[in-house]
Amino acid sequence: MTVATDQKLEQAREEFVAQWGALGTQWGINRTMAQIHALLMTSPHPMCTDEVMESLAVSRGNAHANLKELVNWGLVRMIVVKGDRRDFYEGEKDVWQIFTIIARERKRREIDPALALLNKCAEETKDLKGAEAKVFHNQMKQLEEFVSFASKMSDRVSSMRHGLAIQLATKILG
Amino acid sequence: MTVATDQKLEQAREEFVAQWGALGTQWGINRTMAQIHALLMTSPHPMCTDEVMESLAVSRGNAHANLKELVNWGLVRMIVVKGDRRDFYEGEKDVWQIFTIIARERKRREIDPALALLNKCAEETKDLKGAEAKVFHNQMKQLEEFVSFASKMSDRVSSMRHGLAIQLATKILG
DNA sequence: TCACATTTTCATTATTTACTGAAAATTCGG
DNA sequence: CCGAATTTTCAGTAAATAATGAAAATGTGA
Repeated sequence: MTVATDQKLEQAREEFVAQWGALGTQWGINRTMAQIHALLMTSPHPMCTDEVMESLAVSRGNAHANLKELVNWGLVRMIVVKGDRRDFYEGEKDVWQIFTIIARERKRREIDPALALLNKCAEETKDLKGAEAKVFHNQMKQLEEFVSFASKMSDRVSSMRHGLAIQLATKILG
Repeated sequence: MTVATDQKLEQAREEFVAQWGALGTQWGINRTMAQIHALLMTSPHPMCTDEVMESLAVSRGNAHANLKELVNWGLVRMIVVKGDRRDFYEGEKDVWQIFTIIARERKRREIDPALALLNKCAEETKDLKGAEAKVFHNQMKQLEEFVSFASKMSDRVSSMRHGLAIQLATKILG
């Protein structure tokens, strides 16, 4: 029975890892990074580089680069096991933490640069006189206002505690 | 003066189009599609394929494919000008519309498949007995719950009228 | 300081994704 | 129907991105 359970669990976990990797692609993060994330998020123990490599059948360089990136994001922590020279890695398991980390990163990469561009374009055209220029400037302002709004929302929600966010969401959905 | 204004406007618009294209890359949509979107979103008139091709210096096939995709998304409408056999294209200009369209598409591509996966993995492990299986199943449930939440929120916000959304947002930010 | 274990880098290769341009299909006035 | 204008497709190519694997660098205990 334990053997059967172990097998089914391993199977489910493998599917999760594989598919989460495929999803990562849609999210603009590469397959290996998403797979490692899935692996560590569902690992009962911290893993070393070789375990990750074997588990996913990827090269050392690939495993290394993506572990590093995940640590950068804050989705994975490096763990030192005393008496062992290898680095171990442990995935963040708290769902709200995972969400806020990803939200922050996406904001940084997707919202902030857009806002900068819209600011610039609105600024450059604010004194122009023609009718077309007015229309263009107005469009930039509208976009800017909206994106700035989104930016603030994102910050606000990301900095909430889990419980508060749930409360808020309940209000919206209710 | 009008000439100077026209030049500055054209310059600002060109920058916007180019940079919006670069941003599109981060958003997971290809450069050309994002550029056409920017172009049409700021065009005072509907444009035909050849105008788009010339404006962005891309091939007919490329312009065609991406215009089609934008029409699919609903970010661009096809316009028939009588007495002219060419198809013209007009970009959606309303910022809230643009947002809801993009939000819906992202939900479809990013949230829905994740939810399906999490459902499946939670289901497959719900009767397993071992301690590790319990932990895994619990993790899937937490993720599922969260993503399902996000999904409902997305639906709810996307289906709001602009005014209502602003009201809500004001409450959150205030 | 040396030998060994481990991490890190990076030039090369593979894979994926986007684009081109020309040919085929379609549409429409005459 | 015919022929010109336009749209659509798609095989081939180019560009961008990701992964490999081996070599170099780093760290460590003896």
